[in-house]
Amino acid sequence: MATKKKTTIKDIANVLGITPSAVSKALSNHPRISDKTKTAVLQIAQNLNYQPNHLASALRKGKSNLVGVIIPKANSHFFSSIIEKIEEVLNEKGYNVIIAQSNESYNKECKSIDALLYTQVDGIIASMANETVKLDYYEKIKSKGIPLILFDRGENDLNVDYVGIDDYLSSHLVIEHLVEQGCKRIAHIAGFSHTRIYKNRIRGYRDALEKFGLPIEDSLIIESNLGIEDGRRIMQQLLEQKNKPDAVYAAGDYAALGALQVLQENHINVPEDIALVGFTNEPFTSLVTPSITSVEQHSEQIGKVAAETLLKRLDSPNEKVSLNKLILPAELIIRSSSKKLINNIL
Amino acid sequence: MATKKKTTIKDIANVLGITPSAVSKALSNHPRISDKTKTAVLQIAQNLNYQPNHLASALRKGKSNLVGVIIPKANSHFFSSIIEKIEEVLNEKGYNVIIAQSNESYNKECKSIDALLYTQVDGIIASMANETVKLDYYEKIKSKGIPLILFDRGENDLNVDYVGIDDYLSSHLVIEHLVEQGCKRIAHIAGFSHTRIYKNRIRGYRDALEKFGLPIEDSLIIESNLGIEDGRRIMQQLLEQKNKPDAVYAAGDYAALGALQVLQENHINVPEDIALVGFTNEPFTSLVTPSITSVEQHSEQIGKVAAETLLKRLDSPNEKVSLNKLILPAELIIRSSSKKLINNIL
DNA sequence: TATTTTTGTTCAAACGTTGAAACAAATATA
DNA sequence: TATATTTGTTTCAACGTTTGAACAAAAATA
Repeated sequence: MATKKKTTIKDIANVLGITPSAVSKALSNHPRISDKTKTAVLQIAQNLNYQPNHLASALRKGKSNLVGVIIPKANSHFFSSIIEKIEEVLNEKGYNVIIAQSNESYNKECKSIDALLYTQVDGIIASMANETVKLDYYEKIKSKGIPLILFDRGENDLNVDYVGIDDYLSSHLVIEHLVEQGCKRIAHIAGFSHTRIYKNRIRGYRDALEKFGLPIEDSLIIESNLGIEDGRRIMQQLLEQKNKPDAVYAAGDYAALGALQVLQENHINVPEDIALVGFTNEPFTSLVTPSITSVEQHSEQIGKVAAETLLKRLDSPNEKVSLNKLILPAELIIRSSSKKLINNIL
Repeated sequence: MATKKKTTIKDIANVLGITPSAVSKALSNHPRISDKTKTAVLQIAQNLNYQPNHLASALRKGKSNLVGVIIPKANSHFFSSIIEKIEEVLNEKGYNVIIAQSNESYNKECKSIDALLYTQVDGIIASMANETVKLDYYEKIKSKGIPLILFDRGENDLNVDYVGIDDYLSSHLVIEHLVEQGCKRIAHIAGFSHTRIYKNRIRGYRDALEKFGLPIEDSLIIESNLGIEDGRRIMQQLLEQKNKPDAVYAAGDYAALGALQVLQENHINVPEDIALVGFTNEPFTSLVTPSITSVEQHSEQIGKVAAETLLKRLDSPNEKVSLNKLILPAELIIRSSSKKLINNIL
């Protein structure tokens, strides 16, 4: 009972009086091995409760069949469903997934990368921490020749495959919808513009306003980290302006929620007085009252494409496939917080 | 640029004109190696950008320094913060963490266990899927002599270490609080009683009612999977009863949220007409209006203790330490949904 | 100075699996 | 019947690291 010796390929070989090599080949269904031997090996393997030693085969084959996934925070529907999908696609192909959380910290992200490299992962799929500006550790991955796929939060300069949504177009969808509702003064609670995705949302917001002939006022665009507190603070700020907005487009759902709280505390009707739109379609947006209109990023789709792109790279490591920048369409989910009655009557 | 050969211990040895074995010993700070050699090795290792091959050392040492963590769903604050803490504690000791999601499915759980065993993890920390009744795969882990720690959702019969909160006592805290608010007819939206933790919450609820001399009515205890839809359905059911409850204690926050929605739709004042308490203290409980009273399970604490318990098992694998059933205290976080004004006036 | 101990290193085998090459036996082709 | 091909297996080295044993040289003890 004390020290259970694990059964190895050698044990099976001994039982059958054949060579370990023959057993190995039988297990991997090598064409040159007779069916008789194969079934015998399988039988004994089962009897002895044989489990292949991944470490040994990985070492020998120079391939671990492990893929690392780095995310800022598992604690969000967006990321957890992406992971779920990545796992699904990769497991299918015999890969196992190691998940590492950066907790939005550059330091933790570097540590995670080192840990994954140490574990000899065959590839890495990552979404960068908000904090990350230096790309040295990502360069390190590249320099080791390990395939790297970025999603959602990715830097252009890195020159690696990227999967994300069309943030620019998403802003257009939002503004178009708000304009249809009759809104004329649309504020934007923005993310920090040093991050590409937030920069694109801002750009989309500005261009869409211009397209619809609405004025662009800098006082209506305020950057933040998009947390709930930021949403509250900025909404208060907006309400203090002499010329209040009649709609607020937040680049994140938590910021939108904070804004909603402030609006309700001030007895401002949503959407009648001020319409509200968020971004990411976190589950709570449909749970609060009024439910919040938001942008669905089709996370499963992002996860699927990211995983498939990685598989492609793993299958043909030397092939000089041109870089993939995969930009998926997002979808506006219209809910109570922006659906004015006027619209229902029409 | 094409195929970067990784530097091995052998390369370092060649440069210095010594043996790979000496290099290995130098790197692991073996006492018999001279300081001169050690610094030289470290220097060259750095120059050549040497990264130890985890696979090889794991194979040789029979230890992977990998720990598997199985959770039902990363998409919840409770589990994601537990993981964060587990990672923190284990990384400290040189372990890396592989996370697997069961998505509450028994099948996926089995697959995850196989994947982890295949990867040769040194230990496993797990919280079981709701669906899981058969324990064969967990027995498999035990039979391989791999340390197993369960947390939150664990079965008693398995005879392994367990970390969780005192569900029985938690129900007492809830009922005590509601009684203090003057509630006399307290309903319980329960989890399925085949799961130990929900059974204990039900038991605690009954015993507490008895303790305070309140009647126990079976029509007020309804089991469910605690999703938001279940919360809605059951709340509706409760409202249809001739003798309505004046408080509802849900064994999960999502069920509580569903209940809250129905109460608001029926213009029933919370907490004045019916007080409401949830369980798990998901972040949204403080975000909705009114904010929902809930039970905080101190997830970081659970994660910390689970990780530390595993470390103990890993350090002394043969030691026949008695089983640890660690039951941590929970805390009632009182919010608007149950704080009647009467209390504030006093 | 002779002997023991310590110090620093090398040797060789091992961890479990794999795959190219070698080989013998069986079968097919000439 | 002689030769070529196919089939099923074994041999052997390798993947990169670790470790106990062996060994020589240096230092300490007698």
